[in-house]
Amino acid sequence: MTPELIRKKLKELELKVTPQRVVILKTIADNRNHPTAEEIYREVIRKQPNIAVGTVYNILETLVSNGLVEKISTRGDKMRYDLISVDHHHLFSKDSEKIEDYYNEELTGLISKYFEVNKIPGFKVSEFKLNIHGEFTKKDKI
Amino acid sequence: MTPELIRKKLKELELKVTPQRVVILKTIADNRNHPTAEEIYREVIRKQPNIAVGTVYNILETLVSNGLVEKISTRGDKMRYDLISVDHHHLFSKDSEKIEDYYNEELTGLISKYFEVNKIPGFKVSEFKLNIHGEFTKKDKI
DNA sequence: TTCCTAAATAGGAATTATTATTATTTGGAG
DNA sequence: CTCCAAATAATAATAATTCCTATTTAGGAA
Repeated sequence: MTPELIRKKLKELELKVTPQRVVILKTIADNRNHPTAEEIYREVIRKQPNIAVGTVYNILETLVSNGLVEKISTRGDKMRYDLISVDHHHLFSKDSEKIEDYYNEELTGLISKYFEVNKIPGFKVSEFKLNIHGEFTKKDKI
Repeated sequence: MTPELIRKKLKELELKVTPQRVVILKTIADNRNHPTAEEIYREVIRKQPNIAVGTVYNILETLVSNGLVEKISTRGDKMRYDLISVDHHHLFSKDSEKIEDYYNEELTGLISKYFEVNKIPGFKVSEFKLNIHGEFTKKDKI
């Protein structure tokens, strides 16, 4: 994601465009490994050497509450952050070490349609995420 | 869940039957509100006045790793614990204040069947959980 | 039953992630 | 350019969880 696009996105949401926000959003966009706040911080200080840890948390919250980033959490781990893109789900490896995005419009559509036809009594669904647990059977691509 | 059943379950797993384990498992089984570790601790000290907080965490980990209890977490909240029963999913209220169990064999079957037919390349699914976000439209039952 | 030992627990300190506080800086409207 | 509300830096404080060590105990063996 280019800095220009990031600035545009921030402006659309009437958020002040600060270097800290740009660099954090860029870091999350470029890093597709669902980094923790601390990983983001470590990455970011290389570009903005005196950014404060609290600022990282602050900005992450701002991005989450403005719908640019989502917070995901696995069993017993710290929070992780992911750029919000097309509707997707997550694959969790057994040891919870690795989380991968899983895009599948067909499956998402299937479940959506299910909820359109079958309402949940006393509950209005706004979105859903499928957490798929299992194991990766292939090596990472290089 | 009766204490006898709990003792039986622990023995089956070759876990020593201690009063602390029994009372914690019973607390989780009886409390269907997905309590946090702290809520469990507060409940438990009434029956075992000098149980240590660390012990609660210890035992929870033991129960989780032996498949009796599952850890669930929502965006930005502390961990919560739930008795493992029939396959079920979770309804999350918008403000993340409330989590409710959602049993739906039909939907679970639908998704299962989907994965039987459509494998995920490089990934072996062992289980899945659907996290459904939205809002509760009715009052709690009294 | 009593004895024994590995495992479990109590108690409290330590660590880690996150939030809060306050003084300073700054983006961007006018 | 000036100004000020909003954002950030720096650091203290808090909250959740883990770690450490001495003591206790469950459950098998004698």
